Amino acid sequence: MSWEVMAAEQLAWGVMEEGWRKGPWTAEEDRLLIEYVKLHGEGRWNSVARLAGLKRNGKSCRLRWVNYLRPDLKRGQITPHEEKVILELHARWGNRWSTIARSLPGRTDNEIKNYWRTHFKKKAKVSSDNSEKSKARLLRRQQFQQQQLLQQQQQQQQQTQVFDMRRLMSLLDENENRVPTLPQMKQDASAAATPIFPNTIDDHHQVFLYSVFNNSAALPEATNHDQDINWDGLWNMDEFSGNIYYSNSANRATLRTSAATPYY
DNA sequence: AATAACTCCAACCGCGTCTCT
DNA sequence: AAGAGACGCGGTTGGAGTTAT
Repeated sequence: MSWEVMAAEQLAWGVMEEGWRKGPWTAEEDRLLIEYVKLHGEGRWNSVARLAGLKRNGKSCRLRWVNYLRPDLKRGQITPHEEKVILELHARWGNRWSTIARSLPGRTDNEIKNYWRTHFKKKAKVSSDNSEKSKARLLRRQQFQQQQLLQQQQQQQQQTQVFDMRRLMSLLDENENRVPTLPQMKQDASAAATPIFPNTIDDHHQVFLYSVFNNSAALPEATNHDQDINWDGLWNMDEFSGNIYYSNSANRATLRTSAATPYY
C-alpha cells in the first residue's frame, strides 16, 4: 500500500485493522451493501466483503444494515405511544431490547436501547437516590419516635405539660396553607416575635411544630433547601401519625401525590 | 463569545446461542 | 457428539451537535 493511499484512509478516518475498515460508513459503502442485499438477501454477512467488494467484516455489515439501511426502518422521533410501549415492555422484560423492538415495527433494538438510556436511565437513578433518601428518612423517623417517647416519659415524670397531638392536628387544620419557610420559622420561633401560625399557636407549640417538621428537637442553622426540609418533615409526619397530612391540606396532598408518582 | 456540560446515536466489542458439517 | 463459523444480543464508547453558564 502506498503512503498516499494510507494517508487517504487516515483522512477518511476509517481505521484499518487486520484488513477490515472500521468507523463511520461512507455513502459508497452503504450503496455497495444495499446492492449486495438486493442481490443476495440478508444473511451470509461474512460473504459481503468478498462478494460486494467491501472492506468491512460481516458483523459490521449486518449492524449497518439492521440499524440503518433496512428499508422498513421508521425514521424520526419516538412517539408518545411508542414511549409508553417501551416503558411497559421494559417493566415486563427488562433490558431485552430485541424483544421490545419486535413490538415496535420499524424501530431497532439499538434505537430503543439508546432512547431508554438517554431518557429514562437518569430518572431511574434519581428514583434510586430517592429510595436512599427514604431509608434515611425512616431512620430519622425512628430516631424521632424514640426521642418523642423519651420526652413523653420525662414529661410524665415531671408532671409538666403534655403535648396533645389532636390539638396540634386541629391547629394545623386551622392554619392550612400557612406552612412557613424554614428561615421564617426559625427566626420567628426562636425569637417568638411574630407568630408563624398567627391564629392560635403559642410560642411553645411553634417550636414543637418546627421540630416535627424537621424531625429535630433543636433548631438547625438556616439552609438553602428550606422547602425540602419542611416537606420532608411532612412526609414523615404523615407516616408517623397516621393521617395528619391528609386531614391537613388538599394542596399538600396533591403535592405529595405528584412527588410520590413513580417515574423511570 | 468561549467553553463546559449534556444529549444523541452510530458503531464497536465480548459473549452466548444457533446451525451446519 | 463435537467443533467451527455465523448470527444475535446487550453493554459500552466516542464523536458530533446542542444547551447552559
